[in-house]
Amino acid sequence: MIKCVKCGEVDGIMKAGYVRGKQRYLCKLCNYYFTCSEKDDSAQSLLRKKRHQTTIIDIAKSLGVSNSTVSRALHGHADISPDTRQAVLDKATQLDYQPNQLAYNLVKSKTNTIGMIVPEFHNPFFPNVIIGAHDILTKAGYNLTIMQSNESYQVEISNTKAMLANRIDGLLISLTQETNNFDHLSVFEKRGIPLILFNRVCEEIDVPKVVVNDFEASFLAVEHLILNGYERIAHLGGPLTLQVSQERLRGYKAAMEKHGKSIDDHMIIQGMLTQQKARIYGQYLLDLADRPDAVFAVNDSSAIEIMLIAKEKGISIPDELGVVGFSDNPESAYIGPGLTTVRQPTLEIGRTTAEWILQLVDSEDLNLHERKILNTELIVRGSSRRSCVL
Amino acid sequence: MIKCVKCGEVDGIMKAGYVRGKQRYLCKLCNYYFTCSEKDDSAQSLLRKKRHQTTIIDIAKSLGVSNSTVSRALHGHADISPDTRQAVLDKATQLDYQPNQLAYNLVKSKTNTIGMIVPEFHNPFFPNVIIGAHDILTKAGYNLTIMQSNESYQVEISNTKAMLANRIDGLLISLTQETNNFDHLSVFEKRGIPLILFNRVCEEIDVPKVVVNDFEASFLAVEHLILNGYERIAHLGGPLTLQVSQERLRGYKAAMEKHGKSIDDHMIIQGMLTQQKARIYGQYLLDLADRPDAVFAVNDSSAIEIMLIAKEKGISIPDELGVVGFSDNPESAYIGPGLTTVRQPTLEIGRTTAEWILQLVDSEDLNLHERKILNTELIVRGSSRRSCVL
DNA sequence: TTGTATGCGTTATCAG
DNA sequence: CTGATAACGCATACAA
Repeated sequence: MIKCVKCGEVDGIMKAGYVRGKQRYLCKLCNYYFTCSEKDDSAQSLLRKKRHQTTIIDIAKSLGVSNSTVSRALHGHADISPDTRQAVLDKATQLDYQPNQLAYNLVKSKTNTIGMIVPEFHNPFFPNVIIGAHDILTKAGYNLTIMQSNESYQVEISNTKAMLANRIDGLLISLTQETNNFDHLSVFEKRGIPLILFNRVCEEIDVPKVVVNDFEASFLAVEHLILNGYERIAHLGGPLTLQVSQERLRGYKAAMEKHGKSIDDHMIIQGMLTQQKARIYGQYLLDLADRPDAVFAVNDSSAIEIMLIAKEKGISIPDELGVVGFSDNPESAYIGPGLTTVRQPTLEIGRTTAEWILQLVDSEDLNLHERKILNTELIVRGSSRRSCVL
Repeated sequence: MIKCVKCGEVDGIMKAGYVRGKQRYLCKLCNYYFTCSEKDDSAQSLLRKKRHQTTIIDIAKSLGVSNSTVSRALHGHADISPDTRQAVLDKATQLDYQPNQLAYNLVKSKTNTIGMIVPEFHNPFFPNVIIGAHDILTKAGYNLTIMQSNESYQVEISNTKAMLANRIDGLLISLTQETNNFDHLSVFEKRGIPLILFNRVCEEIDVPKVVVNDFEASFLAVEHLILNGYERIAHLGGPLTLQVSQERLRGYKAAMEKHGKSIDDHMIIQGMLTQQKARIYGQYLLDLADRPDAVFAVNDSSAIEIMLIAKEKGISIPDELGVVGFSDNPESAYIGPGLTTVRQPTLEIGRTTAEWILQLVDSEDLNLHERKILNTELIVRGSSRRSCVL
């Protein structure tokens, strides 16, 4: 089809990239490069004509000053004559100038953006943390970019890469249940990008951490059950890869031991509690010959699943079965007879992480904080309050 | 001090900026630029060395090739010798190269980021929409930046400005209840940045919109109450500045009229339904002499507040009072005797808006869509199911 | 007080 | 297949 414009041959022609949207060819015979300028010029050029945005240079030109003058005027720098500044400002609004944050960021190598990676979005926990962090960051003039790892280590890695590529100024992260290698996080340390772990933390990496008193909370929750006369308390725990799960298990065991209750292994089930799993585990527990008379679940959705199963089986709550959850989801207040649960200070978690990251971003003092342990609150409702006992 | 490296003169030398951390000079006499590589390299370079990130140039240098070659190799462009490419790739991982998205974006004037502005974060509605949109966008290689207007017109304006400044490729927005001027949105049209409204939409601006069948849903909800034998049905509506509120009110009225029920103005209350307001309005309604025997509320939290008030007053649900809400919050399934409500396809709303914005971003065809009306589902629970009637 | 010249890290263009 | 070099839009050190 294509003939060499030099030697006229058609055999040795091969494609050689693009030039200005046009196909470029190389004639192997005479070793000559050329482009084929036929057709489709209209559509192409129309596409390329991307609306020009007003830049600092446009203002400078139309005012007959230099772009640095415009830049200074725009930023309220000192040493600018009031007249010039006013002129610039007027022109800017007149031309509807919008600063290009991208270019600014490139120059300053700073984005005024904090990143946040959360493992899931299904429980209200993380959205609430976001509300808290968002509040603080917005007031400080920072943006918040949120990503979701979806409980996948691989996705978490790609998220952190994206965060890195986008040059966020700091990262707030809650790990997935799969994460047991932390190289993707140490990169941030090497780069000098502040990093804070919250909720799903690990010990392998030395950065500030914000958590709640999981151990104590669980201890008190289980003790509460014991004080209400429950004897055989089962524990429906999260995956032991998570520190929160370990802590809550530890709290459970400590309370049981303190009160001289035996800890039966078959009364403890750990795992990722999807609704399906919660149902399976719950069925198993409630079908046991030595059925537990109480269950301490690691989250509210599982606790509620337990309650539903109990209702189906005609097991009365709280008389025949006590239930305690964790997190105080909205529905827990309403399900009959009310689910006793541990309320987490979600907003405060968000606010604290945000405040800390701001300090780190501004001060470069990376050793500022160690670990903040926020307090939870046991919300006692009907599911654990036995009328008959003390 | 400084001699021109070319003509040897010292008089015409003047500073001329920096090159890679070294002072650059210009000899006015022979018009020759050169850099002086002497002294103070330590302090200066240390300061500038602000944790230098590996760049494309570092790779090029250490490999003795040009940066364009590196760029091409990195992007898998054609016309690269396999050896070169492999060398570049190896070097890149060896030096732990992370592309600078900022610079990329600046050149391409494209950020691969979609912005989303939502009015609130307290109900699960918007978080769920986010889940849906996030899913689609992530798979398409886009980031999602979320901002929250907090029901404030002013904040919404500043949010849109920030989005503009950050050069997002497209915007998904749900308006605040205060928004009645739309200049901040038409800016996006002028700039050629795709924009999609969802849930909280308006007619003043001609862009694609994604909503649910509010009118029909409300109509069916109220008709459902009527068919269950309720006579005096009150409506607790949202602020009439919102189109959703208007539509739901319209649906309510249409159903009432169709079934020959009188529409009493004092049975209709519109406003921003904070929990406090919901309680005040609810008290008012249930204290009326001609107390309504059913309430159709514009959201679940208000409906639940009504149910709580009724319980306090000893009004039995559903026999003495029927209640229907909107949105199917998690707690609605659990509050006794279950709240009848309209389930919204939140994930699908998110997915649809995301898919549309991707099409707009890619195709430049801004007239692609008009308005998508997604279907809701009436979830009938105990709060409206009178045993005595048909 | 203002202008000049440079760099930030990439991609695209053009030339071999 | 590869290398120079010009954008991209802005901030800033220095010179004037």
